[in-house]
Amino acid sequence: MKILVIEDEKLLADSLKTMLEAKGFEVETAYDGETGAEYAELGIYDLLIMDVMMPKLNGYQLAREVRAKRCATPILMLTAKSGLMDRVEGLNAGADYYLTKPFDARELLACINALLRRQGAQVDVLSCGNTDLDLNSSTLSCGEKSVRLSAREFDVMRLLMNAGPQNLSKEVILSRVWGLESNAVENHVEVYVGFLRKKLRAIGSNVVIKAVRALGYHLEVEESC
Amino acid sequence: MKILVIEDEKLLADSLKTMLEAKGFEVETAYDGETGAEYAELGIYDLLIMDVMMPKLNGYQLAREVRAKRCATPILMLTAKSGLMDRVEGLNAGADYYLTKPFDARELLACINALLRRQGAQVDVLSCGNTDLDLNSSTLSCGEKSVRLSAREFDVMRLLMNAGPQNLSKEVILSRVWGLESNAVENHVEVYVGFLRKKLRAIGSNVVIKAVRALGYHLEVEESC
DNA sequence: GATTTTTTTCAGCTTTATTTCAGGATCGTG
DNA sequence: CACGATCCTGAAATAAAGCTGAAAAAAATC
Repeated sequence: MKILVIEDEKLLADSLKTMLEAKGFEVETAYDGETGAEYAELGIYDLLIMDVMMPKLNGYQLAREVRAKRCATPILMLTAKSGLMDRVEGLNAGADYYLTKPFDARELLACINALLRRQGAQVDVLSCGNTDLDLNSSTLSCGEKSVRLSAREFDVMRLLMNAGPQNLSKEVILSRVWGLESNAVENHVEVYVGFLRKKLRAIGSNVVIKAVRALGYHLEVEESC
Repeated sequence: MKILVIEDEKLLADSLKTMLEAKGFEVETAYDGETGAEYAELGIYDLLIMDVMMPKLNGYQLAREVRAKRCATPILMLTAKSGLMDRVEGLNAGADYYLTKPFDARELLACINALLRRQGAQVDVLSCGNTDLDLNSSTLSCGEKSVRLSAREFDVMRLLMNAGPQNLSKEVILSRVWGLESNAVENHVEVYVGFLRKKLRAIGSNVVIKAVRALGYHLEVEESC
């Protein structure tokens, strides 16, 4: 679970980071709106937490900017502005939740969970066709048969299952599974798709990983003919 | 857009219904938690709006019940309880947003829109005549029939669709699809127009790519005579 | 510290997309 | 109508994208 915190008060940003990391999230920070927009638009985060009042680009502008770029990452707005119209403006700008400072850590976590749950992140089984992916045990199963996935295999499979029929480019898969910094190359994705295909076949799944040239991969349920 | 309002104060429930219907939503109401659960679990709603304090089954229980039944409809909790732990409990029970009474109609609408926005996996399509170009899957479709476009084909088709009846010179197409630096020649455009024409014909489209000597290409919808 | 599993690397192969090219068709003008 | 310019098209050549098996390297496990 990757979270991007966009907040100009370094102290708050860093304490948020620490707190969230303690809860098992992967957290990156941006200290102004412009940098935040740049990162956010990569589309590799599961959640954006942003302040409203920031230099260069404020939270409302930032949210609009991000949405205009067709990036659908959930946005949690975090701010001292508590007026009614501020909340309305935040939500209309594209935010998914509006939390006013000072807030309690438990409340923030509850919000985060609510937003991520909606992503399909909090469930413990993902399904597609006749096949289930158990998120706790990293096991792919189909009827009686099942097979364990390695960490990387699991990450890739989960992404694909969450995306459903929508294409995921190798680039996106790379950044979300191997991270931005890594020097992994596209062939890694190809190799892992190969691993997954083999395992899907092995358990008799009717799910196939379709490659769409130049666009990426997506899952498809094969009709038995 | 169907919304289910679960609220025991009839007056409030009905005024909500009226207000939402005025905004174009389809609204049904349930006046207690049990009935609400029964309706909600049908899974036919796009949004549940529920009060916390209700007879028979309160909002928290109701939310848990609904989620336990693997019903993922977004939940907006609406309540007079404004304590921190109430909000946390609501969110943890499965709610997606927690709004405290009294609330403003504009804020409620902003919340509703934020929640519904998240629902719709918006597919972007460009249309012309009886034919659609799906921007996500690079697919050209006409009724039942559809065909995938390669990357270049897609770029050219999108340009043409965006331009509509306006002519695009080969020069412009070249520079926008192949880039200024490239050493592509005008015949490339001609070849790709050829590819696209073949595919348009193959799916029975009534869209034709018209060449205007010396000026370029544009789309036209053919009337069946 | 040896064994097993996972991850990375790589080269060759298949498939699909793109480019090139030559010759035919069409258009508009003188 | 005849001519040059423009446009169209099928086939061949080239390039790019994707797949795979095998081996090396790294991590995890015992």
